[in-house]
Amino acid sequence: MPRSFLVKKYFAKQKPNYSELECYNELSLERYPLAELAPGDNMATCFTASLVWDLSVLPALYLPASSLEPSPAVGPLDLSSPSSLSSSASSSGEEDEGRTSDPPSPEPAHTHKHTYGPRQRMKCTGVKSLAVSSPREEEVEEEREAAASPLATRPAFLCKHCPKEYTSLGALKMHIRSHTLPCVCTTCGKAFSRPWLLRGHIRTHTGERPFSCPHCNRAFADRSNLRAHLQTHAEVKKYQCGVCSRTFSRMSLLQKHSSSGCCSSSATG
DNA sequence: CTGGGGATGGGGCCC
DNA sequence: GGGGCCCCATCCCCA
Repeated sequence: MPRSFLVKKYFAKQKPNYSELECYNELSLERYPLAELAPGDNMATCFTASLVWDLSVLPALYLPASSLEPSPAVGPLDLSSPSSLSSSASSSGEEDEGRTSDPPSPEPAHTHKHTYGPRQRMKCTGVKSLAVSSPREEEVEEEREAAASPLATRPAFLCKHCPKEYTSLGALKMHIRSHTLPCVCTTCGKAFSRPWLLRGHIRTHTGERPFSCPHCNRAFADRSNLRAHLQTHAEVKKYQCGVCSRTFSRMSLLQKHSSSGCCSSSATG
């Protein structure tokens, strides 16, 4: 992921030690090809006219929060982020058509294109606050609300494009951007929800790789990818199989490992 | 098949 | 309240 604007000119001559990456906060946006950033018609516009969200609907959307139930952790291991071990995250892994190379679709996003569709790790389907169509679903909804009682006292701001809901308007607005995709790459037309995503994407065009591995000098355009890469240098990787104790640099590798062999007898998940 | 790189998305925190 | 940035997570593709 591209938080890459942390690009520093000096990266070319000075390898950023990953441990020092935090120091790269001094942005130098001018570093980016302005032509690609399209000062006038892209970034600029996207930040102003992007929110097609109709705030007037908010009052009507004020509903008891029916929380998005957290994915059941299936992690046999002691990972730093156990809550997301859900191997079921791939439940929506097929609908990937909207993921990339989507033409910028000049039309406003409120056309409900849902270009971001593919990776809904966020269990949108679990919330049916807006469309409860059957008695059974009503029951489910009630159960869900009951289960979410701790949150029921908070307001819920619902996205009109999807069933997601938020407890703050700011969070909702941020989410809305994932529908409106206001930031468009002038080079390829790909649209993004946030400017820094766009900047990171632009790196794929410019070839900039400001994040270098201190161990092998390999460079990456994205800090997260560097972080993942650093795992490959670690003797003991971050993700460990609870059955065979084998470690992996990525959770996805561990999941593959678990689902295709080693742990099949005990960790069928 | 496994490991790893590339690219991207979202929520949350901080300023 | 909004934007910037970080961290985490995930999918795709290739060696």
